[in-house]
Amino acid sequence: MFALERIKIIKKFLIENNQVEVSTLSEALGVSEVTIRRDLEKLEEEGFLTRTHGGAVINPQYEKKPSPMPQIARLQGIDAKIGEIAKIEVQMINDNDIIMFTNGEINRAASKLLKGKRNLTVLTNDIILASELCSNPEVKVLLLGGDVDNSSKAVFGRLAESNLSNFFVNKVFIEVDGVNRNIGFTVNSTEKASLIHQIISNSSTAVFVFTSDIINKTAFYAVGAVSLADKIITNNDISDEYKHYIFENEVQLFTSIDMYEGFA
Amino acid sequence: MFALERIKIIKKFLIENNQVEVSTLSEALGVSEVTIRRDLEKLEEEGFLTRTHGGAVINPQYEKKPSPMPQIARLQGIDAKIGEIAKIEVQMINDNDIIMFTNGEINRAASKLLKGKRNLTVLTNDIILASELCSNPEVKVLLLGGDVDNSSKAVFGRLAESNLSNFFVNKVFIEVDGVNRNIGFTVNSTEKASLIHQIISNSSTAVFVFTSDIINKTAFYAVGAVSLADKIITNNDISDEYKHYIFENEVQLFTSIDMYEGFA
DNA sequence: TTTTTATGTTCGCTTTGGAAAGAATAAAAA
DNA sequence: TTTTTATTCTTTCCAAAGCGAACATAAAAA
Repeated sequence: MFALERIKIIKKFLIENNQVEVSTLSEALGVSEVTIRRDLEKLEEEGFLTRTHGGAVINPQYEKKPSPMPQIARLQGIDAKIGEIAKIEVQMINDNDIIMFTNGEINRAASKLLKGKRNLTVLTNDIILASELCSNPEVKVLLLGGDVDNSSKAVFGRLAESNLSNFFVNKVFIEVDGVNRNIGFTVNSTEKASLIHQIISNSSTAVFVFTSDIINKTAFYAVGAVSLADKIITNNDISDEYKHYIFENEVQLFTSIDMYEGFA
Repeated sequence: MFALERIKIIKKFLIENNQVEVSTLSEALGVSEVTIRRDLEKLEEEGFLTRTHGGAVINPQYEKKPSPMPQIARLQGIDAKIGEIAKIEVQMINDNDIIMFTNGEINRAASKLLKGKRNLTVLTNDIILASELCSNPEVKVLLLGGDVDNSSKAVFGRLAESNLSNFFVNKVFIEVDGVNRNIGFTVNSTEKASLIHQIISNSSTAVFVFTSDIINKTAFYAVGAVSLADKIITNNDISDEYKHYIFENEVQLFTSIDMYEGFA
């Protein structure tokens, strides 16, 4: 393997993941750590990354931006991903189910695709979802009470959690804001993290959903390891590395309609 | 996780939230508090933040400017009568009050006129009201949980009533659908009637509100006699007959801003 | 051949982050 | 107010991980 090729790979990896460990690269590329350090040194001089103890972090100007300017295209892209995931959710839902949706865009999308299902009971902490879904006569909508959060238009807090303890659902669809291999799932508020814990203990199947955009992103509050999930739904462009990670944790992964890749 | 990555996240969080606690960071990032303090120390040297006991505050020059709320008055569309009543409601609300709004158009209008009030706590069963009001930073919004009703976009039922029993409010503004001299107040669902009873027993002052349109109308479910109310707000065109009826029941009547006609 | 370039190995040195204990500070009680 | 209590902060010490420098090796270039 030539040095130049190595450097290319390192760059590509950094653009995807924002950070790497020296040890990882050394193993992956089959060269010694010293060599990797020398590569990183070059890339640092070049201004591509900043070295840290144990590895390196990409410099902001090279980071893959979550959203450049072509905003319409981007929105469509996201909508597509969300729609894809939402459809899989709906496939998992049967007539007469008692399910829960946590707050989030994907779940809102899924709740709009429930026409055709019969006699559902849906529990949620998402105000928007509840107010839209209740027009569906085949769905009985239960909204948790609690403190209303402005940014997410959802309820959280002590009351929400105590409300929740009155119910037990077949399936819960939990939407998270970050996944990575160190911490597992993360969300952007402590109240949400807390609510999710309560939810998991009140449902027989926990389905975690997220778009591939948030892979390797770390939101601020830890929810817990990936093994908390019984199933995971995300869109197709998920790296093999992450697939393995999910399989290792014995979680079923669904990435496309009519097909799932899982350990069993 | 690298130190640099941690610092990035801390910065990002501070830009969003202006302040953090050491304990929060420690938990969220999965490192010890000592480590967090050392990170904060670096950031303080750098001039990014100022440390405090228990955490840190971002320095003003890095603060994210609060996005100018483009909330132009939407009052124009609101029915004149409703606006008139809503304004009187707002006059009754003081800083630091803990109040409740039942679901209804008048209360939604009133909740939009709360700018300028400070430190309110608002309890409601109205989903629309809750989701709009929560953007007001001076108001802590608590939404009751329960069964979501499609036509009113509000929650009712067993859960709502049991939630309610956890709270006691200074004033409640109850919007009813009918008033007449035989039955008193009426509403258009049994769940609403039931909820109102529960509410009255959990508040010190019950203010009933309605437009003059519904005088002499009878909705389907009885709430109870006019004497349930401590105060009534309605618009001006109310007959002398009804005024007397209200006075006889020892209820204060408010029909126009800055003036009320009542027995005491 | 010698020289150059790329990579590996070894060995102290440095950085990192955790534990513990005492000091400082805020909050609560008297 | 003063005193007490509970947090939080600082300091010191330590172990583990990671690092750079120097030297070693090997293949390619001159």
